[in-house]
Amino acid sequence: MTIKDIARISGCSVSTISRVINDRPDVRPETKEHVLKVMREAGFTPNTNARQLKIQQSRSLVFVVKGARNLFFSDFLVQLQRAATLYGYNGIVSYLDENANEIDAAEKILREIKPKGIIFLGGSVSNFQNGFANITVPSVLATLVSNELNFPNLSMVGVDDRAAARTAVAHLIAQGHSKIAVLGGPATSYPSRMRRLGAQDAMENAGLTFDDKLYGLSNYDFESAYHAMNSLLARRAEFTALFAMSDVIAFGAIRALVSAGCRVPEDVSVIGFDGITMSRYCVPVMTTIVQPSEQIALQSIELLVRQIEHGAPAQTVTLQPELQQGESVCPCRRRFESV
Amino acid sequence: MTIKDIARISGCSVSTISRVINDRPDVRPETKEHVLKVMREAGFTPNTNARQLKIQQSRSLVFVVKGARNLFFSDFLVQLQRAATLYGYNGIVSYLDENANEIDAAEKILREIKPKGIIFLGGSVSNFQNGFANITVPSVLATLVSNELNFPNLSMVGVDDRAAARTAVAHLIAQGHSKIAVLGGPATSYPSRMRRLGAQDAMENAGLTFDDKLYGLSNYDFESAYHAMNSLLARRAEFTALFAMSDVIAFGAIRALVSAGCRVPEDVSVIGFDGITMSRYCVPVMTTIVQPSEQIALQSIELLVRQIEHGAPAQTVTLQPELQQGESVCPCRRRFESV
DNA sequence: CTGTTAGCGCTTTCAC
DNA sequence: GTGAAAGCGCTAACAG
Repeated sequence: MTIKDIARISGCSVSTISRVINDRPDVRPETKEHVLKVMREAGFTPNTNARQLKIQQSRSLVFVVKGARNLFFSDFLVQLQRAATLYGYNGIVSYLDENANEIDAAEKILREIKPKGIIFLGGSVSNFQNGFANITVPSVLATLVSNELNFPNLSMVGVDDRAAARTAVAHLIAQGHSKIAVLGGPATSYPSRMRRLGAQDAMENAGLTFDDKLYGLSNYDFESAYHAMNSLLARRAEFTALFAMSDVIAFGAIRALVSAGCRVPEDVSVIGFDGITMSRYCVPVMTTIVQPSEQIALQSIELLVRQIEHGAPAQTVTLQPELQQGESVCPCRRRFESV
Repeated sequence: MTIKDIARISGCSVSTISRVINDRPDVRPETKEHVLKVMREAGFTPNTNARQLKIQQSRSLVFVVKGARNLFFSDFLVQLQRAATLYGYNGIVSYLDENANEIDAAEKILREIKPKGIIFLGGSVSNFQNGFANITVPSVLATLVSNELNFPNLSMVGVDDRAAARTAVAHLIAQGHSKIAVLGGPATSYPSRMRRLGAQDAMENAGLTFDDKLYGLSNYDFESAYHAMNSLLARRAEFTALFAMSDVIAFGAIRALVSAGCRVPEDVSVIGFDGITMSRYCVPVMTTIVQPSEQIALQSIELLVRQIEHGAPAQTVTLQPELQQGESVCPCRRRFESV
């Protein structure tokens, strides 16, 4: 079933059919109506390949996800898909390993799929600095805002990681905690670095010093967090509170704490980051910094579409996270001899 | 940059280039080498649209996911993606609403993307009975095995839901529980129906009767489970154990139980289903029936590829689930006056 | 082994 | 308003 068949059946030419398909104004309403009817009855769908071969571009957006095990991204992807559909685009997800190069991957995708735009979920600032200049399609870096990145076709949407982390740690300090462990990614990860700086800010503001020995390196998955916390415990690190750079990390860490006989929050208070659905249903309910994922998704798509359709310039949008007061943080009850 | 340019630069014809691209044997090794070099230097990638327009099919598989909020599927998708890549296919994910018709969606996708095969994650048996006959591409229904479905191009891979549920409930009974609540989907959902029957089997084998009042209707997401358990509690249902038809449901239910002042497992034992990553890191560690998701993913792709490339007939593969002994089940300590 | 050539289904000038 | 016809980049006979 091709456009030719429809032309034959409806008694007009292929160009007319094409015009109807593309909703061009220069077709007589009755003709259009008739053609539409024939198409419907024949169950005809235009061949995407032929169309794209001709016009040299698709109606799709690609979502490049770095870190498939990160539950926050799973939650987020669903929202992105929905928003894309809303704007008449179809989203294609490309999962990348946590340590893959997202720019290389994007270049490959660009050649193969020719999407109209790309949304990166997470990514490494240095990879962008090194290679993004070669990418010319409208793009959005979601859940990450960095002033070290400045490309005319790269919008950024996310929360201010540093400020958010500051809020998180300040909350712990307000509860009387002064020995605060932090679990998160390496300095090469921009959000991790910012969140760490934010934690540091909060401590310094309170006259405390950030103790490197209380920093545990973890990927954004359960298992890694579990091990990171175990290492911290094995080192006999002393702390009454934990700032985890994601809910998933917090969750894995809590498991390790409980296994070691620590109660949460009685012995160790824990604050997470992200506000994934699970954080509201776990025991104890997670005290966490909630990223407005729905807004981030919507904004990302909106900016992208505006860049694509109206050539709008790239923008940076910083959204406000919110503190979710759960049950995993309580006032500090313990004092250590040594300061 | 097209195949023609490469032909010009390398000094041979387009067909030779095409042969090289498709790794055909009838090209002189030196020629091939040379062409490959030219392609590399020119940074050439074949145009997928042109190729697919010509050969009338793609090298992609579509994964139709019904129930985007089901964490089990998120875990599973990553594995599917990996397996697909392993076989040289690229997987495209299509998220569907929990109550969408997956067959209609598949037909649309088929026309638009022309994938070589489809893998359905979850689905409704009756939808398949009504409409799958129209679908002729190789397909696999993953995580669901039903003898009510018999199509020459539809393989099924999953666990025996009924037997698995029987194991789960038998485990509770072995711990002395006799008042067992069950949380799961409606009878229209095949896995839910089978799991319910399995639960019933186990009870009857033990001389107990399945109490409909102890059945709570829930979707496969946290929120729904939370509410379902609350309804059960509001009705003052008496039970010492819960069989949840998924870990996500178990998780949401536990949250509701704890909020109501019940301890898990001391007051209520809980057994889940699926064995998602989270189940191993939560507190208490979930006692659950682990579906071998990696195997299911691999088998699904393997069967599909075999159907696609060798015209192999559809097969039904039943894999063995495993009981993960966690901490959410303990011996029954409570007796009720009334029997 | 390699080259020539006719389309795949669609869009888009350019005529009418 | 509508139609005829020239490709988009590639594959696959077919011919050599």
